Formats: sequence, structure tokens, C-alpha cells
Amino acid sequence: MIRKIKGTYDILPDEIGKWHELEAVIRNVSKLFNFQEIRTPMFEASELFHRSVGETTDIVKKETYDFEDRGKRMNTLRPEGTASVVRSVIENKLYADPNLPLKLYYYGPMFRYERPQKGRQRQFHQFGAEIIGSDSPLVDAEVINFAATFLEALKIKNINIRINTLGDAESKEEYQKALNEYLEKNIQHLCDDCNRRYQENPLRVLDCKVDKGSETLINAPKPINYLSDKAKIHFDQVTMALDSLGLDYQIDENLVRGLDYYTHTVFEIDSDLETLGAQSTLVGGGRYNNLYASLAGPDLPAMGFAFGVERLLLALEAINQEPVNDYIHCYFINLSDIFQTDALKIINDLRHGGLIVDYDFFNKNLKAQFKQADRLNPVYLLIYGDEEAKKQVVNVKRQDTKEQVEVDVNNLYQYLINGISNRNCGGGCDSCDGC
RNA sequence: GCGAUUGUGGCGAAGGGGUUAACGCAUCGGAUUGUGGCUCCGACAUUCGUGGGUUCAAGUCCCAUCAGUCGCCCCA
Repeated sequence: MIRKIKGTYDILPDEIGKWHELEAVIRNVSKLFNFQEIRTPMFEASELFHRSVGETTDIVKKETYDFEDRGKRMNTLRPEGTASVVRSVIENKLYADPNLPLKLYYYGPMFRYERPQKGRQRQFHQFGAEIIGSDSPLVDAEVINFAATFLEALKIKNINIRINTLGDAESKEEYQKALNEYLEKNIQHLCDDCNRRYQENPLRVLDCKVDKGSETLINAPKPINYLSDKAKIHFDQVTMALDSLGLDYQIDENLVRGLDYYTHTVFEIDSDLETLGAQSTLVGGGRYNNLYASLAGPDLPAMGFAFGVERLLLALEAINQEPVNDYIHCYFINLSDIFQTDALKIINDLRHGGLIVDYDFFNKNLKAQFKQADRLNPVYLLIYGDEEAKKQVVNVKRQDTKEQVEVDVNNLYQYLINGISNRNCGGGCDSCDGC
């Protein structure tokens, strides 16, 4: 048996409904905030991710799916969405839009080569948003508010918004110097992982889970204390805007993020819902003012976030939503010789009128067709055999009342829609009355 | 990359050396050939992830390997 690739999974028909619902909320809330969707390719030149996400990050060092194509070019399946959006904005010169800032969102699969566990897959989905072209603190607040409002729309309530600032390039440099000096003297008090981080990415020592609460970490210098005047004003205004919005958030001085491109505001929202397992971060994001210039684009400030869609679905599981009862409008029980009667035409005419109709393909006996009907949960059973065919009628049985009526074939559609409120045709056919 | 844990029918499971691999759900057939859901009867794993080994005898013990799950790292 050929099996699926590790870390991938099939979304089966009985699960697709919740995806559709979630995708609808993404579209609706994005519309409210006036974000437009952008769809970029799922793979790009490897260099794009190496230069944007950062050569020293774990994502690029050990988690990308790289492959050489037949023209000997190195390609990478996208591990995140921001880099592609940046590339596309530069390449298509979207920044020339007179109506800046650009407000874009994306939704789709991402790929990281990791060991799968609850809430983490090798092919997973992100919903992300970016505001490009403004360094206003209002933009930072807008992005955070968008994320929070989206969770509210999903009715996910057990959330915890944490924000921090890394400052501008100047502040970051000052801070890194101070941190390195401190760690040089104190690293021996920290865990093995921190000793490794100290070599590779010292910032990440700050949010170590093991040493969280230790003296060494508590006394370590924090980015927020090394802000330039400009950076400090920026962050203050972000928090003022969040306060005006009435958002409940905490400043987490240890919050740093794993991608190199962040400057100024960073944020995460996590949830303690038990169905999430160990991966409780629903969304992460921040400002990245230097990324456009570093990818040879114009000097555009920007801010964005990315949600892990699988984690959202796990969170929604905890809110134990009643599954919607699936149903069809009619199950057509055929007892005639289907090739000799107009049974197929009757079925198809109803479908053209916007009714969901299904029937048996196995030439089953009456009892078996009834059983199949029970599984499909129809509003009406339509029973049609040689007698009915001769008289040009259909025996129509309503499932909730069990009442059965003989209806002339010519009046069948009208009879059925009088008893059905929710049709499904999309309005594209000749017989449609605009349902 | 590291650690823990689990692989027995379509699904959920019992069996922890002894020859016939429980049981439940689902499915199919019949009682009941054009009026179903309940009930009753019957059918349904030449075989226990895969490959070796130990043994008179292996789902059962040993080794290897593959896969799933959860966690670490890291991240959404």
C-alpha cells in the first residue's frame, strides 16, 4: 500500500465542512478590515527564504523542503508566507498603488520538515495578513486587532495576547551587545539548550521554557530597555491604540520570535485550550521594517501575522460545536427498469431545479434502498416503480411526517419545493426561479 | 536530530508460549420478493505492521526495521 508522506494528512469528506466554515470566516473578517487576498506560488527560488527568514534560523537551516529542478535551479517549498508576499509586491510593483498602505491576506499550505506532533505537520496551513507601506503605530494595532477580532469571530475566547518590542535596527544592535556581554558572564547558569542558543541565536535564550523564572533570566537585559527614543515612542503609541481598542494584552519582555526579519512590535496569541496539546501558539507576528529593502525592493515598512490553521481547528474542537446534520432533499427509490422508464430524467430535472437528489446505483432491493435513504437523511423519499411509471406519478413520502402522497410527474417539482425552504442551486440554470 | 509509547478485520478492542484469534460497532444476506429504522437468525481475519531469530510449538519471547501517536528542539 502506498501511504501518505510523513507529516501530511488527508482532509476527508466528513471533515471538510469545518474547513469551509473557517475559510468563510477568514474571508468575511478580512473583508471587514478591508484586506484583499493575494495568492502566490507554493514554491519559490530558495534564495528568497534564505535571505528573508534568515540563514541561521532553524526554519532555513533544517526545516525547508529544497529541491533542484531540471534546469539546475534550487527551489524551496514555502515554509511561511511573508517572504512570498514581499517578493510579489516588489516584482509586481504593487507599492505604486496610490492607495497605500497595502492590506493583503493569504491562505494556503506551507511546508516545514519537522517531526510531526499534535498541532504541527509537515504540510500545514497558514492564514496570514500584512500591511505594507506605513510605519504608523496604528498599523501595528490594526494588525493585532485584526488577529484578535478573527479569533472573536471564531468564538475562541480563552486567549492570551502578548506583545513586546525589539526596537529599530539601532536599538536592536545596542541590545544585542548588552545581551552578549551579560550571557558571556552568566551562560553557565543556564540549560544546555540555552548554551547552544547562545552560540546560534542569543535572542532566543530569553524565551527558554526551562530557565523561565530563573534569576539569570530575570536579570538578563531586555530589549524594551534599550529602545531608541523613536522606537520607544512607537511602542508607546501602539499600546495606546490597543488600549483605545479595549484589547486585553500583556507586555511580555521576554517575547522574541524565531525569524530574523522582525523589528519593533512583535506579538503572539496563545490559548490554554486542552485540545491544543503542547503547541498553544495560534498566531504570531510583528513588524518587519527592513525586509523590503534587504530584498532589493523599495524601503517599505510592513507588519503582519500568521495563524496556524490546524491549531485553530484544534481550538475549535474544544468549543464542542454541534456538527451540522447533513441532509439531502430527495432520495429516489427506483423499482422500475431504470433503462426503460423516465426515472433518470425525473431525477435530473429536480437537480436542475436546485434540489439535492441521489439514488441507488446497485440495483438494490426495496429494503436496501430504504436503508441507504436513512443514511443520507433526505427530506423526501421518491418511490417510483412500474406502476407509477405507467400512471406517470411518483409516490412522495415526507420523512418527518411519514405521509405519503401520489404526485403527478408534471407537478412533482412544484410539489417538492413547497415543502423545502433551503435549496442549493446557485442560480445558474434555465429552470431556476432565483432561489 | 533526541526521547516515550503503540501497531490484531472497514472501525473499536480482548488474548502476555499450546494448535478453532473473544467480543462490540459497521457491512451483507434472510425472517419480511413494493414500504425502511426495532427484533431475531446467519455470513464476515488461511492470520495479528514487516523481516529475521529462539522453540516441538510464536499475536504472545528476542533482535532489527517500518509506520502512527505524544513530547523535546523549533515554530503557526
